[in-house]
Amino acid sequence: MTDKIELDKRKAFILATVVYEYIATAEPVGSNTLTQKYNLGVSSATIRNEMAELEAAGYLVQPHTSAGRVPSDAGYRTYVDQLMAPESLAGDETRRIRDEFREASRELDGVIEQTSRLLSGLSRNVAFAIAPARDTHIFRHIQLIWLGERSGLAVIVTSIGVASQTAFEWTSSVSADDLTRLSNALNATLQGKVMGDIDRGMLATVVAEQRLGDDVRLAVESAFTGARRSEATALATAGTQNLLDQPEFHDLRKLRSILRIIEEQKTLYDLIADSMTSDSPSIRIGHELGSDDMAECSLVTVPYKFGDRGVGVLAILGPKRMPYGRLMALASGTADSLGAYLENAEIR
Amino acid sequence: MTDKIELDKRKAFILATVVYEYIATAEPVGSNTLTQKYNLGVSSATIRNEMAELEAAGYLVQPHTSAGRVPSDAGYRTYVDQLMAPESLAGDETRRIRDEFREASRELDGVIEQTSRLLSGLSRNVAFAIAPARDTHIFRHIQLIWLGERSGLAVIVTSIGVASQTAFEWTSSVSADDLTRLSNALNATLQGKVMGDIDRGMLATVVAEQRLGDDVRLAVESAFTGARRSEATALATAGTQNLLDQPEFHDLRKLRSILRIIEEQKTLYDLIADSMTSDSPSIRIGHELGSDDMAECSLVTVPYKFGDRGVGVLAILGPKRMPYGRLMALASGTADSLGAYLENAEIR
DNA sequence: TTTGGCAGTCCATTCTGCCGACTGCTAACA
DNA sequence: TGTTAGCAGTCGGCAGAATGGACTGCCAAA
Repeated sequence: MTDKIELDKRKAFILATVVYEYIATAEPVGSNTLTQKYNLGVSSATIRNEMAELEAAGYLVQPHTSAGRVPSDAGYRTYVDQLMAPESLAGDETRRIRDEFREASRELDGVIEQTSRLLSGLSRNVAFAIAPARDTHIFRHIQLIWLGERSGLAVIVTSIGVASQTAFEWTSSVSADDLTRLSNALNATLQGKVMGDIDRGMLATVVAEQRLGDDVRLAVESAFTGARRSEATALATAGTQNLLDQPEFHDLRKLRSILRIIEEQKTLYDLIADSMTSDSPSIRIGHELGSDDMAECSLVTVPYKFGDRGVGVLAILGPKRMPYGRLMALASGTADSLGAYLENAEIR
Repeated sequence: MTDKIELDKRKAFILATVVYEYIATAEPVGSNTLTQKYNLGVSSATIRNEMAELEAAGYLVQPHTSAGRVPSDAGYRTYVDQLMAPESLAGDETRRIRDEFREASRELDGVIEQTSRLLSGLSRNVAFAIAPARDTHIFRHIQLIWLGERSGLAVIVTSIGVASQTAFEWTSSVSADDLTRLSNALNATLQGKVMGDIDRGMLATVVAEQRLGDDVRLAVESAFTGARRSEATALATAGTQNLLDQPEFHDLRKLRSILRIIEEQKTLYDLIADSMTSDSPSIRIGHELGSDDMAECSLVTVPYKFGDRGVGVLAILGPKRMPYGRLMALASGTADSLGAYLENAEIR
């Protein structure tokens, strides 16, 4: 049925135009619309023939007889991969994004949230941001704080200023001095290491050198585990209400299932975090997202980095009928600015 | 027009029943429904007369001629204040709530988020939670951490374990030893004080005693300001998609404006935070929320406390047609459990 | 004061017919 | 062989009419 064919120039242009027009109008595109709005040099009958072939090849679908054509997932895919003209941002948009970060919050979480809001505002879609994976940060400092006979708090500072705290308790008696000594020893040993490279062995060695017990060792270990894992599933989300502007979500059932997915976070987090490892922008369209509930959606993900480590991801979720080029440009621009901001804010 | 009248027993019963029935069915309630479903001992004609009077008195409204009656804001208000039977939770519900906190996260933010999710799940509405105001925590410890020639980090631990961090910089040279001395001095002076009572004067005195400069003083001040104010607008939200189940929000315009308000947070935060000061549960109905956009909503807010300080708030937002008694019971039960959990988790 | 009955109002739903937008097909044409 | 005009056919969407149902208010009688 869907015999893949090589697209000749005219078919390619027609497909691109159908996608473009459908993105703009949300209405199925007919042969007449095409000939009237775009200068094709042939009559609508010819277009009809071409469109029929494009449909047979699986690039277009008809919602019903006597309706215009709508791109299929494959149609969008071809458009995105081969036909779409890459877009770049206008100068003042780039500037606006950059300015936004000029007055950004000092806290990492704050910046990440602000970024998702910025991106949702610019894109008029739902936007997400994931903070840099902590594994990639560089260890700067640990401070073990003595709070009482049996309890303490560990604060770990990394290059990106995230100070993660873990409260812990121990059974044997430990003094404030013990903790200070241990803190100093750990700092000396671990200075400049990447968080992901710090393993139990190192920690155990230092604790042993200071002649401290197993309970202290466990506490230190859990502090580092906590610092690396904590909020692993935190996904900053913004612009949910933008969904309502899209005609494809006027259907309450669809809207509900999308909202549920957004609120659950887990599914989306996994989809978005994919790009953290793949390390390059990606666009996933409709069923490529792996769930019928998201069959109407596309997801643009763009990783950002700073230095050559510290990778997080920005993402935009919207209807398949989204302006891919522009959203890609927006996400990339924002990713660049965020990366630059973080690099600048890094603790050296 | 709306001449307030004393409600005799029968009118009160009719009003209560109309509200109850409307909450259950979301359909305007007619005199026949009442006589058939509830044992009133009089005929529908009598009910009609009574309902006409209730309408004249402003407790009921008719969406249109030849429709049944719907409670007005005043009708709901009277129902809530005088007619509603207070509800309590079934034993296993109480237990379920309590169990939820048994395996709660150790981090305050995590617990607050989890609480909002729990409450939205139980109430099948949108739920919110505000963390305890930091002003009311008790100071436990401050640690000034030397990170480099010109930069440091302040970590403040309070009774509730929130360790807030503030990065700062200074111009004159300060040593790690200076910071340790200052930390010790601050700890000695401030031990056991309520965060809200710690003022600049105290801090300045300690800094001066340690013969440290103005830049250090400013850093310490900002650390305390940060610890008290930080995330002042953090409102944990859950269950937004529950709105879609309510017929009153099937209208896209209404839905959009509510979603916008929820996402903005500010308006809602202010409304909910009201209860932080008033210190008692409250129900606000329709226009009492002060905005036309929320005219269809009611907001139940219940403060929680632990010890005799540390007050935060839980809230449930839903259509005016919400089961007030039950939601109140749920929110109170959850508030109790949360308070108990926090009291237990407190750092002494 | 209560009741049954009746006339009247209004909404929601369904149905109908019509219009418009499209397609596919065919036959003619370059 | 590719292109075009024209035509018949299909289908969705919309407006208007008709129907049914759920109420109310009022009146006169109990």
